[in-house]
Amino acid sequence: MSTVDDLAREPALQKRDREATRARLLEAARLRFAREGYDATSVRDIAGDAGVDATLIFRYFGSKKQLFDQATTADSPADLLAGPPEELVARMVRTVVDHDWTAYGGEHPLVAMLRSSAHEDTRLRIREEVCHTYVDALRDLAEGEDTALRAELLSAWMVGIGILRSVVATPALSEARTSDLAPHIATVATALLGRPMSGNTD
Amino acid sequence: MSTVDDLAREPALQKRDREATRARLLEAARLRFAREGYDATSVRDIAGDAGVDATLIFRYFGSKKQLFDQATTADSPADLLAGPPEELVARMVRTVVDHDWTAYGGEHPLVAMLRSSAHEDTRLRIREEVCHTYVDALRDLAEGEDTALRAELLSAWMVGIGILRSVVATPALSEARTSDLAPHIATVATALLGRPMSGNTD
Amino acid sequence: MSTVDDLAREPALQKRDREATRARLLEAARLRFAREGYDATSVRDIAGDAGVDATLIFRYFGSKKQLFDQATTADSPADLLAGPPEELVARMVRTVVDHDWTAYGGEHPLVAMLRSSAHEDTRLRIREEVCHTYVDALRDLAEGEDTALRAELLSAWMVGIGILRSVVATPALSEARTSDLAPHIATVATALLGRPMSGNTD
Amino acid sequence: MSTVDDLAREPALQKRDREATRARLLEAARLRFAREGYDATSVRDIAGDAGVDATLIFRYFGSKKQLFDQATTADSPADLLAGPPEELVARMVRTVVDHDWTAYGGEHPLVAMLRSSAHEDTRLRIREEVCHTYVDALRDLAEGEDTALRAELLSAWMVGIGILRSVVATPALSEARTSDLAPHIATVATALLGRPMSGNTD
DNA sequence: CATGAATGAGTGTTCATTCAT
DNA sequence: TATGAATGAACACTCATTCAT
Repeated sequence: MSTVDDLAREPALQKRDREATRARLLEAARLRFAREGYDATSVRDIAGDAGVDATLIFRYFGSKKQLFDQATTADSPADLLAGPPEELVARMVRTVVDHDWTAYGGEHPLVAMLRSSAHEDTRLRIREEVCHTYVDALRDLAEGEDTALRAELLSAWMVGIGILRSVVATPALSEARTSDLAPHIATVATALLGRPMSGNTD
Repeated sequence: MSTVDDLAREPALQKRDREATRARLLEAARLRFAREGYDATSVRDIAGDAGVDATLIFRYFGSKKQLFDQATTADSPADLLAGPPEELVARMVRTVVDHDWTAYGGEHPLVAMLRSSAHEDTRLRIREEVCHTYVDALRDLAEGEDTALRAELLSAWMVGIGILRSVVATPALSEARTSDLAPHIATVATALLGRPMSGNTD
Repeated sequence: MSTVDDLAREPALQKRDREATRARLLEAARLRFAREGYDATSVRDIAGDAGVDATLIFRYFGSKKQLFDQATTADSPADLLAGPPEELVARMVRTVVDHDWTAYGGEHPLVAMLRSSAHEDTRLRIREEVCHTYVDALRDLAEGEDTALRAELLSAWMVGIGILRSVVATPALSEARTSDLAPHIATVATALLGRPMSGNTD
Repeated sequence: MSTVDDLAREPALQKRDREATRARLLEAARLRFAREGYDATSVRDIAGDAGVDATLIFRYFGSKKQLFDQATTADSPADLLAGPPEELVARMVRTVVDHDWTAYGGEHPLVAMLRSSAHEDTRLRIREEVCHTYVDALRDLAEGEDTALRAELLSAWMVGIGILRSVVATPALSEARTSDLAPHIATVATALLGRPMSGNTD
């Protein structure tokens, strides 16, 4: 039943379709992997959500694992370093509590990836992300001795906040916004970094 | 993975001993579930590690899920409330960084359970454990307003420390012991709870 | 914890216990096999009903199959031949509709066994029972030609009545008693056997 | 059992043909379920007979149970009501004894289903089929009182004939054809329905 | 190129049965 | 002897993935 139309379809349009399908698969994968974790998500689930055939996943991404890797590579976690240094921690917290992560099921991607941390290389990617994006930046800011440890302790706090907000869903933190946390951010960040830090972001 | 040790352990002596078999299954399950999460662990893996037939899991525990529940119910949450109140946070941190959790793959059970948090009722159990053991105890200690939020923020810190230590394995925190953290514990706990807290445990 | 009592227990009493256990197993097996069929019944079900350990089944009967054979060997289907010949069909029908077969789940054993007729030798045992107890007796009574066919047609009727009563559970037949059927028994039996038959049994 | 014939059937031609595969699975299922009953038949048996992979059963039918339901839903109950009313019973008997039921292992589907009557909903389907196809039609024909009971008694006869022919395999009935039974059909049907019935079908 | 039929390894779970104590 | 721990084959069913068309 292939008609002339099919043959005449310009390559540009095909390419656009292909990209659109790829994008929808990525989007569906992001959501599923975030919400249910790697193991509990099947390629058929993802394909179903995207409304396409499951084999396209292998065609476009090679394997479930490769799709996972691409889907969970954050779309760029914003320019945390842009802005006044004394507001860096506040910006990081904002990333966790105020940012719109609906594409990841409402959780910070790092938190969502913890759900798949049974696999060694997911663990590795989390590690790199945490070290690079959080610890390193904070260590550069810290003053005095033990800067590495204190930078990690502050990073731990923010990761913990993300966990309690979404996975554990404790009552007060789930509802809190950056502005509610501002004074405590200022206190803890100042105490751990050894220099005056602000809890607000502008 | 790492089944050799388990298999080699007194193979002849423990035959036809219900309690011993049960215990070995629990032990193997604890380790596997902690390391790889619920979904990535098969009952055959566990039985193999324990050196027994997989059907005994159903005989003794009913189902994989029930085995999981029993294996991840911490054997003893320790008596965190025993001891001076100003050392409570230090005792909690000690639970995370100094306690011997080799039975759970070297991680605090709560952290290990996060790996299985794709399942709603695991999430529920984590929530109850965190709220009951950490948040509630800390809120009773906090002074001033907003005690709930500050108790949760401090709980978040400790959960985050556990995660960075084992899952993310950041260099400084992985090696740290409670004594290394003492001054920072004191500072942050005092700041968040609004009353003087100690970083040491005796 | 074995005491002197155990050692002193007289063999006669042990034997009685053994026989009692055997009897309870047989009883439980009869009911289960009749209600659910051979395949859908597990030896653990039977042992559970009898309140004993499942391994006793193998000890006492050798295998599930042998237990089935013993359990479904009718305890003597009564003396159908005793009584006036013209009431034979009525007595047979009475066996199907009025007899108390609660031990077989309320169904005539033959009907119950049909549920296990997937197995060739069950089919064989049904065949022998039907031919011996029903067809042969009726053929001896029939007059004229074609006695075998007519005896079988009459047997088929009674088997069918049993099926519709219990398996199919059609409304009128399930509630009927021999007395309700008497006139029709007389008519059909007389027609098929070529000699006057009665629908009543005394 | 008897898989050789099936496997040898045009192996090369029907590859990658959804409908053909579906049909072969249905055919194999029909035969297995009829011969051995639901419980004694495994999906691997059926797939093996059909010469395809067992997972296709789930792909095409959803579950073993759904395959069973589809396989045992008679392809066409025939137009029993078409034709002279006085030949209705003869047509019914013809359905049982003369129709080619080789697809169901040589037995009337209803009889074959009795083998799976341990399951409540199979029993339900048998009931509906018997009541709808046989009892209701016969009751409409019966004259006088007690029409329900007499219609059921006649239905019982035909079900019984089917059972004795195939399950019990009594010598005379197994070989009989409708024409052999004609006079007896006429006698019994006339007697039970209270109106003249014929034993022939055209 | 893309659809979807096909696959085989793997899942949790139940089974009848055996064997050690 | 009898209890119950142990077993291994089988079950229905799902998975990621391949390959023919």
